Amino acid sequence: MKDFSEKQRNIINAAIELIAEKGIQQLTIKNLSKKIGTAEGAIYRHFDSKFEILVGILKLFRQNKDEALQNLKTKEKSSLQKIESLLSARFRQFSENPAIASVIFSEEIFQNEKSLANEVYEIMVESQKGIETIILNGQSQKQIREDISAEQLTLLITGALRLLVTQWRLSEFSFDLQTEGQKLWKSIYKIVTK
Amino acid sequence: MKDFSEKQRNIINAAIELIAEKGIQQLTIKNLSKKIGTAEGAIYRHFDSKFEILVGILKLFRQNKDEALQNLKTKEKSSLQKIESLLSARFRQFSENPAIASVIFSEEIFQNEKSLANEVYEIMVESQKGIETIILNGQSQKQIREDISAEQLTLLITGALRLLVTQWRLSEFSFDLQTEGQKLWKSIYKIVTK
Amino acid sequence: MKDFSEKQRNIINAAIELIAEKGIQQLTIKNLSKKIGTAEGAIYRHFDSKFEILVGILKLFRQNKDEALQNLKTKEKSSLQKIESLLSARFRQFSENPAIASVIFSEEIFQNEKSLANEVYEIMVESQKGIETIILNGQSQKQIREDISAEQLTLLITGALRLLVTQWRLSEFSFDLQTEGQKLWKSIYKIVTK
Amino acid sequence: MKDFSEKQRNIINAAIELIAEKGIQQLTIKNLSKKIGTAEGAIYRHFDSKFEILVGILKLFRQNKDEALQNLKTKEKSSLQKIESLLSARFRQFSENPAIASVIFSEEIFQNEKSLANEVYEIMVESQKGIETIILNGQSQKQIREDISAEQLTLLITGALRLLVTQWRLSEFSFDLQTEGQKLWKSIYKIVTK
DNA sequence: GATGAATGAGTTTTCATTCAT
DNA sequence: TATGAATGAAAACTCATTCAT
Repeated sequence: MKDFSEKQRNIINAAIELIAEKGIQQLTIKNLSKKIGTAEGAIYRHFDSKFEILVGILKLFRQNKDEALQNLKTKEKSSLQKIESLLSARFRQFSENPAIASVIFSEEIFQNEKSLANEVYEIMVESQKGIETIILNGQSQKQIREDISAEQLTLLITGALRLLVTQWRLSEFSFDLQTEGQKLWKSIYKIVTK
Repeated sequence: MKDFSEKQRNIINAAIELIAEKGIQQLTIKNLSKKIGTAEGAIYRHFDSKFEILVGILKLFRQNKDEALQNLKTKEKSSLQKIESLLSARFRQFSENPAIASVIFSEEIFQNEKSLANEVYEIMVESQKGIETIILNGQSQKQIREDISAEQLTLLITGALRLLVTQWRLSEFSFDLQTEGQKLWKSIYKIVTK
Repeated sequence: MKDFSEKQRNIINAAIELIAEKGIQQLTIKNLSKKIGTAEGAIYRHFDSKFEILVGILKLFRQNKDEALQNLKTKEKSSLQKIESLLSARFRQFSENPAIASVIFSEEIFQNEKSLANEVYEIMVESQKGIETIILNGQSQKQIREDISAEQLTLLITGALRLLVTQWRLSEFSFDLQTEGQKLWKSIYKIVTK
Repeated sequence: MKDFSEKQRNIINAAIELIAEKGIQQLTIKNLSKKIGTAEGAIYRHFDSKFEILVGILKLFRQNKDEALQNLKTKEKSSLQKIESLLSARFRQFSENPAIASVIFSEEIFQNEKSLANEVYEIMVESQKGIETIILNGQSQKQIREDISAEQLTLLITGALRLLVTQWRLSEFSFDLQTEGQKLWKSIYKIVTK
C-alpha cells in the first residue's frame, strides 16, 4: 500500500492518458516514454515492468473509490443527498480528468492479465456495495422506495452512470457531462422516491 | 453489406471467442489460425487483413441489432411487451453465446482504429434509438410514465442491461443471466409504469 | 527424443560455431541469424526460444556420447583396444569439428540455466561411467593394473584428454591434436598396464 | 602490476562469487553493486569499466599462481613432496573458497575478449611449466620415472586435478574435495614413481 | 485454395556507462 | 566519494503480412 513517488505518478497518469487516447494496444513503453519525454529504459527505474504500471493504475482507482466512500461517511446527510453527492463528485472528477473516465469503466483493458481482471472486478463490486449500503439506509428510513430491492436500484443507478460516461467519451466529449449528470440525478430521484 | 461466406463466419466467430477469452491483445493471426485449425496464411484467403476481421465483427453486431429491432416491429405487442421481448431476447442470446456478451459492450476493443470506434458508437446510438422509439410510443399511449423523458428512461434501462451483462462476465458467468434478467425486468416495469 | 529437421540442425551447428568462436555471450539471435543468413524472427519458426537451441546442443552431445559408447560394445576388442579406440575417435571428431571441441568440455556455457547445468553434468558422468566399465573389465582380465581403482584411472585418463583438448583450443589449434593424442595414448598405456 | 585497494578487492571477490553462482552472463554492474551494497555508479570510482574488473580477476589468479610456485622454491623438499604440497595447497584453497574453484578453470568465461583469453592461456601454461620443472628435477634425481616425459606426466596430473575440481563444482560440492584430493595424490604417486 | 517459412518492424526489457546532485 | 536517474544500444521475442510451393 506504499505511496507512489512523483515520477511514478507522472508515469501512471501518462499511461492513463495514453490508454484514453489510443487504447491499451498503444500503451507501449515507447509511446509512454515519448509522452513523458525520457528514454525508454528510464521507465524501468520507477517500475519493474509494464505490468506494474497497470497495477499502479488500479491502485489509483482503488484509492479514488475508497476516498469517495470515506468522504460520504463523515458528512451528515440524508441518503438521497449522499447519492447526489456521490454522483456529482464522480461527474466533476471525470469532467476535470476525462482520461480517467475513459479507463475506469473499461474493464476489458485489464482483461489480459488474470490477476488484474480480478482486481478490477473487486473494485467494481466494492464501489457498488458502497452505494447499496446508502440505499439500504434510505429504505429503512423510508426515504427510498422499498418495493424494489437496494441491489436492483444500485444496478439501475450505477448502470446509467456508467453508460452516460461511456456515451460522453465515445461521442468525443460532445456534451457537458455535469449538465447531463444533473438531469440523470433528477430522473433517479423521481424513480427512487416512488 | 455483402454476406459472409461460411469460412468467413468461422473466422469471425473464432475472433470473437478469442477476444472474449483473452482480450484483443491476444487476437493474433497465429492464435486465430490455431483456433480454427488452419495455417496462418490461409486466413488471408478470406480476409484482406486483420483489420477486415474486426470490421466483420462489427458488421455482425450491426446485423444482430437490425434484426432484433426489425423483429419487434412486425409483432403486434404493447410497448411494455416489446421492451420485455427485447431484453429477454438479449439475455437469451448472451446466455447461449457468452463470447458475444464479452465483446459487444466492450467499446474499448475497437478504440484502436478511429474508423471502427465510430462504427461502434453508431451501433450503440442506433440501438438505443430503437428502444427510445418504443418508449415514446408507450408514453403517448399512456402505458409509460411521462414525467421522465424517453431518453432518460432509455439510459436507465440500457445502462442496467449493460452493467448486468458486464457483471455476469467479470464474475466469470457465476450467476444465471436469464434469471437475473427477469428480476431486472420486473424492476424496470415498476419504474416505468409509475 | 524427436529428431531435428535439417533447418534445426543448421541452427544448432551455427550456434556451436558461434560459441566456439566468440563465447556464449556472443550467441545472440542476431548473430545466429546473421550466420545462417536469415532474418532474426525466422529462427523462431524452428525453435521456440533461445533456450531450446541450447537444449538442442546438449541433445546432440548426448547422442554423440551414446553412439560412441554403443560403437564400442559391438566390437570385439580388448579393454585396452577399446580405450584406444575411444580416445582416437574423440580426437578425430574434434580435429574434424573443432567447434564441438570448444563447447563440449565447457560446462560453464550452460551454467546459466539450472536445468541445463544438470544435463551437462549427467552427460559427463555417464560418459565417464562408460570408460570406467571398460577399465573394470580390463582389470578383471588382468590387462589393467588393479592397485589403482578404475575410478581413479578414469579420472586420470579423462582429465588428460580434456586438458589436452582445452590446450589445443586455447592455443588456437596450434598443434596437431591427433598426433598429441597418440602420444597421450602411449603414456596412458604405460601407466595403466603396470 | 599495481596492488589493489581494499574496495577493489571487495569488488573483484564479489565478481568471482557472482560468476561462480550464476555464470558470467549474470555478472552485471547492477548485480555486482547489489552484492557489495553500493550504488551502481560507485563501482566506477574503483574500476574504469567492467572489463577492468575481469582483468582484475585474472591479475589475482596470476598472483595466486606466482605465490604458489614461489612458496615451493624456498622450501627444501623432494620433488614428490613438492608436488604433494602443490596439490594439497590447491585443494585446500578451493575448499576454503569454492567460488575461485568455479572460475579459475573456466577459461570460457574470458573468451569474450581476445586479450583476456590470451592472458588466461598464459597463466595456465606458466602454471603447468612450474609443475613440469619440478617433475624434470625429480626425473634427474631418479625419484620420478623417466619412460614418460615430464610434459606428459604434467598433462596427466594437471588434467586430473582440474577434472576433480570440475566434478566437485558441478555436483554442487557434494563430496569432500580434500579427501578426494588425497586419494588422487596416492594414485599419482603410484603412477609417477614407477 | 492451403501451407508454413521468411521478413521487417515492433515489443518489453536489460545493460554499461555517464552525470547532476 | 557516493547516489541513483537517465541514456542509447542491444537483447529476446512477437506479429501482420507475403510468397514459393
